[in-house]
Amino acid sequence: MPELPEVETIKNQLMPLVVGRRIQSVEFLWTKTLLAPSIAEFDQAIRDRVIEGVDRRGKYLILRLDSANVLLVHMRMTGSFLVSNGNEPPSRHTRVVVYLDNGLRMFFVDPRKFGKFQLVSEDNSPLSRLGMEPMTGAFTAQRLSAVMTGRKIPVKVLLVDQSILAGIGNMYADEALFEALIHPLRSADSLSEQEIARLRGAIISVLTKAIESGGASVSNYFHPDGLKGKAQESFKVAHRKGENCIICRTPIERIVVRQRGTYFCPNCQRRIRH
DNA sequence: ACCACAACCTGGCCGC
DNA sequence: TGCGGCCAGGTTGTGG
Repeated sequence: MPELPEVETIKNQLMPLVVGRRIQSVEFLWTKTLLAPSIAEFDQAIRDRVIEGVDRRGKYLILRLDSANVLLVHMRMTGSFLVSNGNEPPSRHTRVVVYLDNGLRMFFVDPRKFGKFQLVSEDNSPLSRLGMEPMTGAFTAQRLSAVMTGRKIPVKVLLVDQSILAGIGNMYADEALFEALIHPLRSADSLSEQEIARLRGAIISVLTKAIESGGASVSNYFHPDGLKGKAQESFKVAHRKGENCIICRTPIERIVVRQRGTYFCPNCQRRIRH
């Protein structure tokens, strides 16, 4: 599922291909992919605009236009981009086609149809509701500690709350908690300062390594160039139920936390602090 | 503040 | 080989 490292990878790959290009038109093959405004208004507002930059905030991909608007794309579970310079027809799960002035087409491919496009003004966008960016200097142990104090929620739930930390999803939350040796059900306000510092370091390290390997490719996800990422190959607990922990050989367990599959090592990640 | 559950969707997997 | 049923999980919304 596209989380921060996957969206970062999409951003990096799209940037050299689309920045400076003028959008000729956008075609929605599944109209519900467009969240706002209406198709007619969107069409009017995006036609002939130049893509001035590609950015990322949390799990949102941001296309900056030569107007007061930005185009936000959220991949949700199965969204991905493919860029084509040929003339082949869109593949079966293509939901949106963006036609650029140099003949390139951007296909938004999304089997489960959860992904969303929206055109918003810069000062009134869902981005303002997002929390800290974990890959910036704003993400300090002190700030992490501040958002955890008084919170009784499981630390795993806090990590995937986009209004607290932007960009971490189910897989990377599990990976970071394993690297920090913290049980996912520990209450957020029970972590010591040392554990919080360790968790911050683990989050940065897990995300950095995933970005370096081009993000993860699970289920139907792939890159704009059609290739797949390799980050999932270095996952230590996520999606590895029953496999032996790389540290202590104990089988990885799977529990459900807030309706989400949660993987951890019951020996290395104790509920009682150690 | 915290939690549960439904909705949005389809492909893949399981058991029979 | 096929068919029904369930699971995967980001986000939003409702209601306890």
